[in-house]
Amino acid sequence: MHADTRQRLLDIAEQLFAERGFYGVSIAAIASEVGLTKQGLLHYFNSKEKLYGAIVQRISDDFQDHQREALQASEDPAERLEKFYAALAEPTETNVQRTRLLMRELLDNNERAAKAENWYLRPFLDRLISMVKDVNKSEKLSDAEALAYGYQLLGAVNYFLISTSTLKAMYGAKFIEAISTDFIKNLNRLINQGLNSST
Amino acid sequence: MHADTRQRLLDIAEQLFAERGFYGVSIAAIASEVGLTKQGLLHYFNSKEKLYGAIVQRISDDFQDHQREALQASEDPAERLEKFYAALAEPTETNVQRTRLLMRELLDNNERAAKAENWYLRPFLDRLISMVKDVNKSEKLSDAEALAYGYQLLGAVNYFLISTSTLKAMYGAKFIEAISTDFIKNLNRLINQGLNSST
DNA sequence: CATGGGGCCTACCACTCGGTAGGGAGCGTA
DNA sequence: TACGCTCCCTACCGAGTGGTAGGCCCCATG
Repeated sequence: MHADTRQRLLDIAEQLFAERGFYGVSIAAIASEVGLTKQGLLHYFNSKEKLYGAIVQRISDDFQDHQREALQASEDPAERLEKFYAALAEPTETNVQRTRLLMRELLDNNERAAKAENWYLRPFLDRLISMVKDVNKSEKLSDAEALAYGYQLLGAVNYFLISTSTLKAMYGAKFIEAISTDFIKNLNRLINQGLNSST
Repeated sequence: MHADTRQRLLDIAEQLFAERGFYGVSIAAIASEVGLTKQGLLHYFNSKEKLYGAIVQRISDDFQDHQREALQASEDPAERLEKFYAALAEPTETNVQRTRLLMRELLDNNERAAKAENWYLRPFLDRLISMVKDVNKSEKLSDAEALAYGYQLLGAVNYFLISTSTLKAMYGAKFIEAISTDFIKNLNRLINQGLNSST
């Protein structure tokens, strides 16, 4: 029971992990933010790792739900891809937060990369490959080419998302807002013309 | 004196910080890797922060040196930009390592983003803006447009660099090598055609 | 009323953290 | 010989870490 306490724990822990990283947050800090003691937290998740794992799992699930929706959003594959990346690039607070967390995961997983549990990204990437290949069927892109292309856009979007706060501090909020719109515009151009004129 | 011990400390600490992050490494671990005790390390750098700061500073310096070299590498601005990004994307071990570390910096600096010390990226980005504007002078890109464009490529390259190890575990080494070449090819295409046909 | 389990607590554990205090070995200089 | 400086050590500290043990309160069920 008390599923809402569980939810609040997940929500707040997600936020803190995204901001400070796995080692940068103590479970006591998370618990106190929710209004519990450390042991209140451990009542719901037996260990720090378990809590963290549940968060990553939730994000990964939501991600794939969103991706499935994108597949049905439009008839035109190019438009589909465009909308998909546009949704990814949306500077929502939760979107930025989760991007940060997954980015940290990617960095930390360097050590435990060989373990199977980290492959939660696999179905996401596989789907991405097929989305890219759908756009340009006549050229019959290889999987590698498709992933290279899709990953480029993925990197551009994700890197920009985690940078905005720092960029704002450097260049001011207005300048960065201007960049944001230019960024999306540019992204769509890359999607459309990048795939139609590859040689 | 004993500048080489200092250097070795910096080298090894850079590696460990890149792999595990600031909070993920203890100064004792760093010291023991070099063959010192914790206090031996503290003899050279008075605190963990100082050590970390020295590392970021060194990377930032090298980065800008490399950027200055790139400016003189060629007469053609497009070729210059191409070479610049190609060098950034080179999957050298130290290159990947430093990209990881700077990426972590970017993530962690979310909290201390307002502080001035983090602006070490500023001159790098400013130079990048002018490099991009040089390529397409006829269109007179605004600073925001130029940065949006340059940052997109920067993100694509950096994100890909920190992903390769995980991708290898997922798809196998051969597949990723194929992607790597496709990636660079694609990148150059983006540089050339992306800037010449913007509307 | 009795029982039991969910929700959360205090108390405590062994351990690690970054950092301080202080000393000793080796060396160059006076 | 005496001094001081660099380099690095052992010993220790207070604070914080993730996690265990055990218990208290409330409420649903018998």
